[in-house]
Amino acid sequence: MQKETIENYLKTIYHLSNGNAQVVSNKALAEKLDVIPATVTEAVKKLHVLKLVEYEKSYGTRLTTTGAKMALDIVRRHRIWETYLATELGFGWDEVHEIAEELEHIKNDKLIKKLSEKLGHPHFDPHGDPIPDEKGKIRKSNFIKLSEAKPKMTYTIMGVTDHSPSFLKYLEKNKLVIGANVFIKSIEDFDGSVTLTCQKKEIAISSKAAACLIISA
Amino acid sequence: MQKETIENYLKTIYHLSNGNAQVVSNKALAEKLDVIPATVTEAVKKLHVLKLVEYEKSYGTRLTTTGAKMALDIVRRHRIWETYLATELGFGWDEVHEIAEELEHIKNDKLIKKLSEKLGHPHFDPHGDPIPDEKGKIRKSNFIKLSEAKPKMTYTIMGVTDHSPSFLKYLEKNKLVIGANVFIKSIEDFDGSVTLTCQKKEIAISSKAAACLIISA
DNA sequence: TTATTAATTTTGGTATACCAAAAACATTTT
DNA sequence: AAAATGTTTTTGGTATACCAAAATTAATAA
Repeated sequence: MQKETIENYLKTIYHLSNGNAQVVSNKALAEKLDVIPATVTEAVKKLHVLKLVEYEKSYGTRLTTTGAKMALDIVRRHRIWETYLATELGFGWDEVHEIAEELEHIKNDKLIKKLSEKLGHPHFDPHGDPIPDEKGKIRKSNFIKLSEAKPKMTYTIMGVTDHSPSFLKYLEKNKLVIGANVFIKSIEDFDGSVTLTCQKKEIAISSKAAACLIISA
Repeated sequence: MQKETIENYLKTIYHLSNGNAQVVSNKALAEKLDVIPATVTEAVKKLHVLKLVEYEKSYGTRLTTTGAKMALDIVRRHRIWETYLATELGFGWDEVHEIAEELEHIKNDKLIKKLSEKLGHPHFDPHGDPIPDEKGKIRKSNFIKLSEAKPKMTYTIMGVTDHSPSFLKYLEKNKLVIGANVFIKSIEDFDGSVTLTCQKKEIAISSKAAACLIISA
């Protein structure tokens, strides 16, 4: 099996399993990887032989310790690169993902070490996602979704759960960037839409968008 | 044909053809790419269909205008990354090639533009090799080999033609780095070895090593 | 519980990039 | 010019990652 193929499967299994809490179905994997389920069946069988996943017929797939370690390393590389592209090279947070998707496959510990060093060993990437450390440890946070916020409170934007360029551009346009402070004016019972002030401007946010914004008290 | 495969063939043809001055034999290509000649025959046929090389049976291969443009772009990406790794991240010039070999395959004009900008649009990489500009133009120099130097003259080291880590480490140990000034004391008629002073220390250099060092008056 | 639907796996097949060995073609040497 | 050597191409074959369609197995609804 090719290095890139393995890495894409492990990474996707990791993401779909919620940090390895659940097993992942072939169908879900197939959708994310843009292949048909039959292809996934073949692949996970091979990953099983490589001892990177636990796999039982018609049950589901989950990462082994080794597999999880590899997945975390890929996630680390991806997020370090995203941070680097945004911080050092001035890319917008809607642009970094696509480039990092390619950069993440370059396995060179010294390279990532130097990048991380230069960035001051960050724990979160430009989207607010946590960056695993060299040992795969993830700094966990007490973040909540904007849709779960309490009215009349002030929060700081910490990240997003939707990484589509259209959403990120929408946020940027409204200055809803990482680190921005928002005051929750009200939350509609009717449709869950949130009205808040950010940089002295009042903005109404749909419940769908609010569910994709991560904030911290 | 896969992107990476195409790029590796074009790059190698470019290097072996001396900037497209000569046609390249299958045997030479096979050796550099570490495949057998039969594989090269198949590949160049496909590259021919893609209009990236001119190819006639049992004659040799040369890049088309399109192919050369692509090759130059790959060389540019490679050398920009090498410079970046050495200058911004502090890698040794013996380490950068291997990493750049992977980074070069990421095609993103904006990325390379930003890197080049940050570096002040350099014309030469850490090995002294010229970096093609966005249009593929190469700044040519009046450099000569150390083995062609005149005695009693002072030169500046501009680059190397051998990129093996062992040679580069040898140079670094003797402070024979890019930009260093050397005074040629003598050149032996007998074996072509060069005696020079660099940073007040006298060093004797074999003819073989001298042929791999590029200098400028 | 049986029927229906959904997910998974099996089977047969494709394209790519490679190789080994044989055949064809070029180039040297004698 | 013929023989020997070297290079290139052809031929037949492998492994990978994929797909389409059929067959199996699991989950859900009637």
